[in-house]
Formats: sequence, C-alpha cells, structure tokens
Amino acid sequence: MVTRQQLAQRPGRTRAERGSISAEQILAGAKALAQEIGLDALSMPRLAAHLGIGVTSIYWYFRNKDALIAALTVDAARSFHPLIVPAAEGTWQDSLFETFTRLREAMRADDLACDLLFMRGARAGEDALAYFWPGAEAGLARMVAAGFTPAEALQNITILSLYNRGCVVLERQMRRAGVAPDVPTPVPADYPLLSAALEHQNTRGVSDEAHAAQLRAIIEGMALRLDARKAAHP
Amino acid sequence: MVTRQQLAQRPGRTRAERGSISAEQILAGAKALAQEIGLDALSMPRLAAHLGIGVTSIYWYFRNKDALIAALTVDAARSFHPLIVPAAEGTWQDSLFETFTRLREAMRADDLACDLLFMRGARAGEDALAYFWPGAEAGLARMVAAGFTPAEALQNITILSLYNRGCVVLERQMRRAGVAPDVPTPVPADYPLLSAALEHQNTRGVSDEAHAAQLRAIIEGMALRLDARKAAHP
DNA sequence: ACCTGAACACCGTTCAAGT
DNA sequence: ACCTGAACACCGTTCAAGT
Repeated sequence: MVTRQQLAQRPGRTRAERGSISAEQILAGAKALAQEIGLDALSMPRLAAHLGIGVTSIYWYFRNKDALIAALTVDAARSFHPLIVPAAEGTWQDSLFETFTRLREAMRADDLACDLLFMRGARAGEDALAYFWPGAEAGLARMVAAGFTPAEALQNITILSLYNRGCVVLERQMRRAGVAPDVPTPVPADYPLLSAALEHQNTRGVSDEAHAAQLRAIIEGMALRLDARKAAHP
Repeated sequence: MVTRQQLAQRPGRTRAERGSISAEQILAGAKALAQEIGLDALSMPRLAAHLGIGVTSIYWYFRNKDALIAALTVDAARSFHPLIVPAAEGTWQDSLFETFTRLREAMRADDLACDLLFMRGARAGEDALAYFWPGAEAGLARMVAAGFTPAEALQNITILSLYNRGCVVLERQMRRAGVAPDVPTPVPADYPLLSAALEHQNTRGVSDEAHAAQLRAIIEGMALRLDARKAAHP
C-alpha cells in the first residue's frame, strides 16, 4: 500500500522546473499509463506519480479529468484514421472486406482505444470525424462506380461499421471479463438446431474465421441486391 | 452538499429491524436509483441512503459492489428474454425484422440495461444466456424451414445481433454525450459523394427509418444469398 | 443471524500559496 | 506563468461491535 502522501514525498522527487511540463507530455504519460493499468484504474494521483509531478499540476493543463479523457479520445480516433484508406486495387467487395477486417484487428489490439471510442468514453468530437472523410469518400467512389447510388453506398458503409462496432464491443467485454473466447457454449439437448449450429461456433466472441465469413456474407448480400436492382431497372 | 455523516444521521432513521432487509429489496432499490441518477452515479452510500439503511448493511447481502452490479446485469438480461420470441405468423424475414426492431426499441428505452449489458457492464452469466435459447431455437427453425442450414441460420442471427449491438451502443454513446440525433453532420464540399449521401442521413445516430432500411437491406441480402445457393445446388 | 458506525486508503477538485 | 501541498467532500471496503 502506497499512500498519496508517500507518492508525493517519494525520494528523488523535486519541484519540477517552470516549463518542464507540457500538455503533450501529460497526454503521452496518461496514454502509456492507461495502456499499462487500464483506463478504469487511471487516476489523477497515479498519473502524477507516473510523471513525477504534483497531482494538481495536471489541472493547469487540463480543466478536469473529463477533459483529459476527451483529449485521449481524440488522440485515439486520430491514430485510427490511416486505417480507413481503402486498398488501391481490387473490387469494392475486397476493399470493404479488407478495410473492416483491418479495423477490427486494430481495435482488438488496442483495448484503450476500444474503451475510449466505443465503451464508456466520451465522443471524439467533430474534428476527429473529419479524419475519416477522405477514406470514406474513396470507399464511396468505389461503390458508386460499381452502380450504387451515394445513399446506398453510405448505407453499406454504415451497416458494416455498426456490425463491426458490435463485434468489437462484444470482444472487448469478453476480454474484460476474462472469458476465454474458444470455450464452446454448452447447450442442452432440448434445442437441436442450436446445438447443431453451435458445434462449430460460440457465443463468447467472434473468431477470426466467423468474422471473415460474416463480413463476406453481408458484402455478398449487398452485391446481390445491386444485381437485383440492375436487373429490375436495366 | 450532504456529507456521509449527515446521510447516516438523517432524522427518522432508526436501526433497521432484523430481517427487515432482503437482497431483493436492495436489488430493487439499486435498480430504481440507478435508473434515476445513472449507473455511474450509483454508489454504496447513496444506495444505503435511498434504502434508509446503514451503508455496511449492503455488504451482508452482496460481497461487494461488483457483485451488486452483476446481479443487476442478470436482472436486466432476464427482463429482455420475452422480447426474443419471434412472432407466430409471417415470413422468417418479417420475424427477424420485428424481433430486432423490438430489441433496439427496448434497449433505447432502457439506458440502465444498455449500460449493464453492452457498455461498461459485467457479463450476464451463462444462466441468463439460457433465457435466450427458446426464442433463438424458434427463430432458427423458421429459417431452417425456409432452406437455411442451422449454421447459416445462426450466422444470420449473429450478424443481426452484432449489427443491432453496434446501433444500440452508438445511440447510447450519443445520448450520454447529450448529442442531438437529428442535427445533420456538416461536410465540406470537397467530398461530393459524402455530401450527397449525408443530405438525408447523419453520423450521430441511426434514425428509426435508417435502422429499418438497414435491417431490411441485411435481411434481403440473406434471402438473395439463399436463393442463389438454391439455384446453384437445386 | 443480521445490522451498524468508525476507520482506512483511496478518489477528483479547489484554493491559497510558493517560485 | 507555472507548479505545489493542504484541505474537502466524496468513494469502496474491512472490522469490531452492537442487538
């Protein structure tokens, strides 16, 4: 047990010089510490100790803890924007598949970003949203070239985004709860269809194979709908 | 400002009689209080004051706050299980559409359940999962009768569940952040496709119309995939 | 067996003060 | 202008005690 007084009076802690602290440093320290101990465990005293400064010094750069979290959220959103750019080659189907596979993988590898962007976190803000536009526009262009209207193309992106968000949130919850993803769900024999279907699937997460298959199924459905519309109104 | 001492020493507060407190009462009080002030603001002292008992009395019935939250989560999961039952009549498409429309509406009307089941919350536990099985089995049966394999049918349900979860989480986040859902997203003119598509859509939530259209699009894609497979392997 | 307050180690934030 | 500790109202939890 380390009390707050002990933290502040740690040997080797001297008063920080004027100008020796910056908002960027605090933010970087908060990010590193949150990645280490988890967003829930991040506290102002812990952060101050991590940075070797007084607790209240943080308040000169961030109005309160919410403002600090908001800044972390914007940072997380920004770090994901390069992932939105669709591949230069291939069909619109492949492009969507790759983009959303990449996004899920990145999210799964970054619990902090997950928590900030999807779980408890604040919004990233309009400015962070702007980072996503170039990639989204390029993705839309692909689909419009294939025959979708802009509204249909955006609907496709929205569906895949929301599906992916659902995946990411479910997986994050399971990880947080410490549930092993590959343990099969036991189903009583009263439910023959469920039993049959769950033999090679489970409810505690989405395996890479299942995610890939589901993405492909959704995208194939979009392609078939486009074909059907083209056939109806040639 | 009401201090903890003042809470405990409120006039009219007498020592509760033996057997006058029950786990059910505490749970009901916690649920009501959390619905009123929000899950984040729920604290043991606040709950005790709400129930008119001493703070530490809660600990006789629940090992700690996590256990209390877990019980709330199971309760929330259980209250949703009647919503899973598919309608008795109509196509499998209509049945899926109605079920997931109903679920989203119920979730949007219940912030507490949202927070417990999807956001920060713990898992509901395997026993709560069992409540979903009868409805899921009935839904699977519909689709299998239409020609899907059990695995395909479960994939369909999974896709819609994850899509819906994504919707619900996004909407909860916007509500929490106090963002008005119908304010259109401003897009600079550099992105003509996005601008065109966002004229009748927005990024701050999913309108009822958009949700309905997206559900229908996903389900129609499933139907077309089934047709295509039947045509290929008659 | 059941209910309790005192006590403890935390937390976020304000404020008056140092440099 | 920037950095600080003391102080305050919280929080979750333990513990020894009441009934």
